[in-house]
Amino acid sequence: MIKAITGTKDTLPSEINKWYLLENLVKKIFSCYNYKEIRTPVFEETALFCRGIGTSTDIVSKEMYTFIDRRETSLTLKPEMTASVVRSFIENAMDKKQSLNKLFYISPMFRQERPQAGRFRQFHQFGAEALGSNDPLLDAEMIIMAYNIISNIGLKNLEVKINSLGVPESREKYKTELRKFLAGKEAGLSEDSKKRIDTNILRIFDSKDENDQKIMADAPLLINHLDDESIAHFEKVKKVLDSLKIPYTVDPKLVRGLDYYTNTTFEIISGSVGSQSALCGGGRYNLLVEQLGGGAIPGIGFAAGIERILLACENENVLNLPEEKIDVYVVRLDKELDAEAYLLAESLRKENLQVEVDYLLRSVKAQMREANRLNAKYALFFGGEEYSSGEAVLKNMSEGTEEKINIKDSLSIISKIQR
RNA sequence: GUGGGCGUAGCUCAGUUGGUUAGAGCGUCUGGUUGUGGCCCAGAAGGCCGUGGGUUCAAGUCCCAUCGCUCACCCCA
Repeated sequence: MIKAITGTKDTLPSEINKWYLLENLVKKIFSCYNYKEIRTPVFEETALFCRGIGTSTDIVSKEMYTFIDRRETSLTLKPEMTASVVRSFIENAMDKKQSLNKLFYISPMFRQERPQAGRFRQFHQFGAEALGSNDPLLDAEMIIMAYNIISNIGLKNLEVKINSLGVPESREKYKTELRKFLAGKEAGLSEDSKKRIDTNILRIFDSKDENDQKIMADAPLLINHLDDESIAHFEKVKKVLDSLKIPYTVDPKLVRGLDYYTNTTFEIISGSVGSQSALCGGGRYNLLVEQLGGGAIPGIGFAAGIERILLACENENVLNLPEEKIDVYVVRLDKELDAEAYLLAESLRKENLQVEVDYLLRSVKAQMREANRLNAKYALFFGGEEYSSGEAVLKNMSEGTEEKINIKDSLSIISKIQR
C-alpha cells in the first residue's frame, strides 16, 4: 500500500470545516488592517533561501527539500514565506508603486525535520509582512493581529513574548561581551551549547539543559546593551501593547533563529500543545530587502502554524463546530423512477438547497437511514401513488410530520424548506 | 541525525505462564411484512495479528532485523 510521505498528512472532509473557519477568520482580520493577500510559487531558486534565511541556520543547512531540475537549476520547496514575499516585492517593484506594502498569505511550507507533535514536513502557515516603514506602530500591529486571530478562535492558554535584538552594531558588541562572560565556563556547557558559542551564541539562552540555564542565569543580557534608538523603538511598541491591554511579557532570552531579524522579535506560545509550543513567531527585518538585492527598505512580519493552532484547539476543546446538515434527502419509492428522482433533486439544487439522493438503488428503509445519517432536515418521498397525481410527500425529519406537496411547484417546496 | 514508546478488523482496543477454526465495542451493510429514519432486536461482511527471518512439536504471544507510527532532543510555525 502506498502511504502519504512521512511528516505529511491528509486533511479529510471531517476536519476541513475547521480549516475553513480559521482561514476565513485570518482573511477577515487581515482585511480589517488592510493587508492584501499574496500567493507565491511553492518552489524557488535555492539561492533565495540561502541568502534570505542564512546558510548557517538549521533550516538552510539541513532541512530544505532541494532538488535539481532538468536544466540543472537548484530549486527548493519553500521552507518559509518571508524570503519569497521579499523576492516578489523586489521583482514586482512594489515599493515604486506605493511606499508601504501590507501583505498576508496562507500557504504550505516544507521542511525535512523529524515529525513530532505539532511539527510536520509539509505544514501550513498564515502570516503577514509589512514592507516600507520602520514605525514601531507596525511592530505592535503585527503582534496585535496575530494575537487577535489566535485568541479570537477561542484559545486561552497563551503567552505573548517580546524582545528586541537591536541593530547589528550593538548586537556584535554585546556578543563579544557574552563571549568574555563565557570564557572559562565552556566546560560546564552542554555539547550543543559548546557548538553554539561559534555558530549562534545567543541561542545558548534557549537551551533546555539545566546546567546551561544555571550558567546563563548570570549572563549579561542583550536588552541591556541596546543602542538608544532601539530602546526608544522598543518602548513605543510596548506602550501601544499596554494601551490595548495585550498581555505580553518581555523575555530577554527570546532569540529567534533566523539571521534576518533586527529590533523587535516576538512569539505567541501555547501551553496546550506539546514541546513545539510556538504558535506564532515574527519580528522586524530591516536589512533583508537590501540583502536580497532591493533597496534599503525596512520590513516586519510574522508567521503562524495552522496545524499547531488546530492542535491547541483540539487540546483545549474549543472550535467545536455544529453537526453538518443537508436540506433535503430525496427518497425514491420506485426503482424505475430513479432518473426522475434525480431530476427533482437537481431542480432543488438549482435553488441553492443542499440535496442528496440515493445512487445505490437501496430500499426505502436504507434510504431513510442514510437521510438520518446525513442529518437531513427534510425527506422528500418521490414515486408511488402520489406520483401519478403529480404529488410527493415532504417529511420534516425532526418533527416527524408529513404533508403532500405538488412536485411541479418547486417554489412551494422551497418556501416550506427555507422557513 | 540521536533516544524512548507502540504496530491485532474502517476506528478504539482485548487476547491470560507460547497450545485448537483470533475476539469485543463502535462504525458499515441487510433484515425485523407490502412505501419511512433516530432507540431496540437479529444477522452479515470485514484481519497474510506491519514485513522478513529465527527458536519451538506449536508463535498474535519469545528473539533478531526491517519498515511504519508516535513522543522527545536539535531546531522551528
